[in-house]
Amino acid sequence: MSCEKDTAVLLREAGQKVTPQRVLILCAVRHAGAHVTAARVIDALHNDHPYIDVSTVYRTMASATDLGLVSETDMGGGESEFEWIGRDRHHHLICRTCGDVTSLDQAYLDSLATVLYEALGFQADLGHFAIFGVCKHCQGNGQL
Amino acid sequence: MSCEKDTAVLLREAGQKVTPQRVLILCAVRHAGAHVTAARVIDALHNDHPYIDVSTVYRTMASATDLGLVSETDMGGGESEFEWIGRDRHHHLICRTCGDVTSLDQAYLDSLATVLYEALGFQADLGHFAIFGVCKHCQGNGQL
DNA sequence: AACGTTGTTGCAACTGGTTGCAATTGACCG
DNA sequence: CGGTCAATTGCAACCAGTTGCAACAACGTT
Repeated sequence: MSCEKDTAVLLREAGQKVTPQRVLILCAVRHAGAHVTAARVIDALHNDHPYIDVSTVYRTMASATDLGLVSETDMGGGESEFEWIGRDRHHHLICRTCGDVTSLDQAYLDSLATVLYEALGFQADLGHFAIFGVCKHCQGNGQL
Repeated sequence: MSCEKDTAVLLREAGQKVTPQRVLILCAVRHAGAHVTAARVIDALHNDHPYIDVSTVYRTMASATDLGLVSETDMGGGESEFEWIGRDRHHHLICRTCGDVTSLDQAYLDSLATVLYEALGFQADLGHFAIFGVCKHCQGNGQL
């Protein structure tokens, strides 16, 4: 759990108060190493810290998202999915047919961001997209 | 209200049952000529048709979205915004600072779709995006 | 025109997520 | 180390949206 100190530093640098709840929540997301829902985070912390409220989780996620520490994505499953943002910013391709989720490198969207900036002066914040469609495999199967 | 017949035809062609509720709801969206929330649709219909349920609106929107008649966008305001899709498919650039919403032509995303298809074989369904960022004007103001 | 099938509606209960508020706690300062 | 103040927490009420279900209505058939 060496990330706790590290996370505390990140919070402090961002001018946020370092509370145990925040550190715990963010560490949980960080350790998960994949998408987690708010409910999953609460479950994970429930053993040791029974009374962390859902609202705290959501508020922590919101501020962490603003800071660029965490991404929030609607994967189409009713619940928001949170993910720790490491060095590799990425996006997701979600197949409507088989439900498969593939990572998509940030580079693919960089060109879009460049075009938007050059043509319109709009500085797009392409944080974390979920792009729906049909994957290669499922196209072959002729399903829709 | 000539669109009612037209809407009915669209539904029938898509193999959907033509119910008064659907026609009313879709015509309301179509006439709005801009984004509308589910609540707005209900309000608009409430005078003449007091007991159209929210769930019906959402279900109608969901199927219409699948058919490509309507787009659903989360503009970041808590409520989903629905919009009739005419000939001109478009997206939205939303400024985080001033809240201004600009239309973005589909063409800008076509190239992304092309790249995704050629590189990964993924047939992206870039239905209707809301892209957040900072607009030209607000960048000049140095705000964030 | 009446019938049966099948999809749709309205309702009510529920879920995920947000918000207002009083109590608490972390950060800063002397 | 103790006091002050603003930010944060937990709670409870609330809001948007979804779902299960029984009643119902649209469409194809006869």
